[in-house]
Amino acid sequence: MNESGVRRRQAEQRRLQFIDTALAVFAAQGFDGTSVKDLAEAAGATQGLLYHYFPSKEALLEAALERHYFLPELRRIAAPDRDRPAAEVLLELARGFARVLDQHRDVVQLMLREAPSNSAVAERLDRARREGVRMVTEYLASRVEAGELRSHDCDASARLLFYAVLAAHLANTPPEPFLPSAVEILLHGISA
Amino acid sequence: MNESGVRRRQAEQRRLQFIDTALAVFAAQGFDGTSVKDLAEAAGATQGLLYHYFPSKEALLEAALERHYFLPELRRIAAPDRDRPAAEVLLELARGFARVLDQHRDVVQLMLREAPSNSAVAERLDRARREGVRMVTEYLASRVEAGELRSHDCDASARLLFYAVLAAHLANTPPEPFLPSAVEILLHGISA
Amino acid sequence: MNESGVRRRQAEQRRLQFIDTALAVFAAQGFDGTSVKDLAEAAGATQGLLYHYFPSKEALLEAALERHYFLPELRRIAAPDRDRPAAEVLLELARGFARVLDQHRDVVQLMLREAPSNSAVAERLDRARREGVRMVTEYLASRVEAGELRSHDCDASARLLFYAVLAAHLANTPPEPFLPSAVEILLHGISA
Amino acid sequence: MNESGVRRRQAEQRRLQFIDTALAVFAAQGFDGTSVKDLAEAAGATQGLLYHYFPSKEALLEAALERHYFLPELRRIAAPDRDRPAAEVLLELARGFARVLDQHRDVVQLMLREAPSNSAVAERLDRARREGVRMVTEYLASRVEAGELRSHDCDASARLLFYAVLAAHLANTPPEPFLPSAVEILLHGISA
DNA sequence: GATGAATGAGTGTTCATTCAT
DNA sequence: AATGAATGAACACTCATTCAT
Repeated sequence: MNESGVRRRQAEQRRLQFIDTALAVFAAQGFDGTSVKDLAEAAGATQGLLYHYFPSKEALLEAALERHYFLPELRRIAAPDRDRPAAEVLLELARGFARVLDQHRDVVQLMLREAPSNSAVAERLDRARREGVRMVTEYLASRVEAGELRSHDCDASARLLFYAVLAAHLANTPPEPFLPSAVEILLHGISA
Repeated sequence: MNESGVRRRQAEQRRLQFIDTALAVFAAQGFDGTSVKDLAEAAGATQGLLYHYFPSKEALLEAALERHYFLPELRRIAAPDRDRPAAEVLLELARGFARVLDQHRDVVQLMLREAPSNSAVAERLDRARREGVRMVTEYLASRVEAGELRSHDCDASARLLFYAVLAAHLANTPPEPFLPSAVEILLHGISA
Repeated sequence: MNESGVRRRQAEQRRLQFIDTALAVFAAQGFDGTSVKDLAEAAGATQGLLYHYFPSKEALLEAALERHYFLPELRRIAAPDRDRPAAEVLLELARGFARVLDQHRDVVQLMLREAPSNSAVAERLDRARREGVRMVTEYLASRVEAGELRSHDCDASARLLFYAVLAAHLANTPPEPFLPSAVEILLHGISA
Repeated sequence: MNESGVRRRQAEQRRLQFIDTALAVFAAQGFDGTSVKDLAEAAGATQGLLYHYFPSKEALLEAALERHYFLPELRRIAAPDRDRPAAEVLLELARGFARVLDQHRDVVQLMLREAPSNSAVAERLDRARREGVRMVTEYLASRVEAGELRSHDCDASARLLFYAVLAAHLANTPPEPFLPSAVEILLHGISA
């Protein structure tokens, strides 16, 4: 009655292999541009087996998005110590964002591609964006209160930073020397 | 004959109708998510007729991208009079970019979606981005020379502006009050 | 704009060919035992063309049942002149039923097969049965009133007749000499 | 060992559970309309286990038909004491047939559905029919000899009785008051 | 005895495209 | 210019069956 642990572990690894290869293929070809045959071949398995693990192509997409979701990582990075000066923190923040995006290049690309025709994806993407911006905004506001930064529209400066990193990622702009320069300009623009 | 002229005009209008409805459908559903049946129905025509005007689905995509390409408009906007002060020009630039993106929402979305799997699209997109950034960079450099702006990495400030507008567009962030605030911060950061 | 009549007629003939060959195959193999490939091959066409004419396999089944429905014929036969004596009429009725069943052997078989899993079919079948029995019942009642037959449960005698023909058909019992004998017994059983 | 006896009994019960649930599912959905998954789920087991007990889906069908075959019961009912009068016996016979069909509703339905595409089933069905008719025919013939019934085509009267019960069953006609009325008419028609 | 991973052929259906009319 | 019949390959998904554990 009790399945041997080995089998279960192997099965779980299969599942993950399906998910991980699917993510790469989906990112490269788009959801609709990817056939189940593509997905099975990429995972080195048969189509039938794919359906043993996932009820549909759509479910495999969702599993991939779930498994590679990066919001927690983004949260960790976007919550710096409010007592440390922006002059020190902002570049770290920018580089941290850039690193997360880079490490999750495939999910990011996939989400951006599918958002217009998949509202669940669109919502996830939006949440990540809003939360990232909000956390940076709050940090900047606390630095204004601390007297390090001048009083200004912190939401705008947060967006400037966040959007610059995001768009640079999309444009494949290398982070150096862009990020340090951008942060320098931004800091100059909002320092007290 | 006059008759043939009428016909030719009608035919051209059909072509344009195919192109324009195709653009909307492609943007909403993606190239691979759109069937020729979808395209024909959206244009109120039969599939056979579509193939009378375009040799393939791919060709219709290209025609749509061609007809709605916005690089010329972008160029006009990104080339301000170099003698006018940045304090006056930058907000105009930002709003101009935003307006172009907004007026060409469908092509923009389509290009961003298809770029990862269509290198021709990717190249067009890249060219627009590079050219836009370059022109702003050159304008800013001329303002540095004119003594209005401090000496700094103009490529970085140009990108900050351009990327902020682009990402705000993607995120559906309304341009007001974001753009004025962002420009104010940027200007503050690079003024002499 | 106006399609040539020839084309439309050819198309209609194709449709009918699909329907008629489908009926035969469905009757022989059952709905679930028949693949769309079977249906296309039987009609000498491709699967794609089948879907040009019918939206689904199910729709083809319905079209076949619709086109070969035999209720009208059954009605014509089951409504004899109420003034003619049963001694003359009953055998005609039995043979008429048998002939209709025989001429519509495939639909009958198909309906009987699919009725348990297709309620639309079950209802049609039931209607035919009820209507056939009712009409014979009414005729017999009028012969009772006319004094030719004794007073008895006419619904039962109508069913005896109808069911005997139906079951004989199903059992592939040849109508001769069964039907004349059966009618003779029945008549003897209900004569005044 | 006792242990092995227990196991064997449990195994046999599993087998029977597979068979009995399969019969119900097959009857409702038809052989081709039923997947092995359906069968396993209906039995509360896995597909693999089903194949431990039966070599194929087909074999499970055969086992079900075997186990629920009703010919022996039919024989018992169709062989009344030849010395008892038809006036007493015929209604018993009719009700007995009806009861057997009712108690074996699923097999009957299944056999009727599958007969056209499964000749083994068709033969079984035919045998039951022929044997039932033959036995009634012989009984009736003996009652003719005994002088209770008039000389007539006993095969026809036997069929009338048998087919009426069968068709009434198929049509879901309730046996009362149909059967008594039908038997009364029949008796009247063949009495000496 | 029982599980469920794995297969490969098959399912009904849709696809982009061609072509006679 | 326009139709829609026709094709054949591809699509997402299910099938009956096998087999290692």
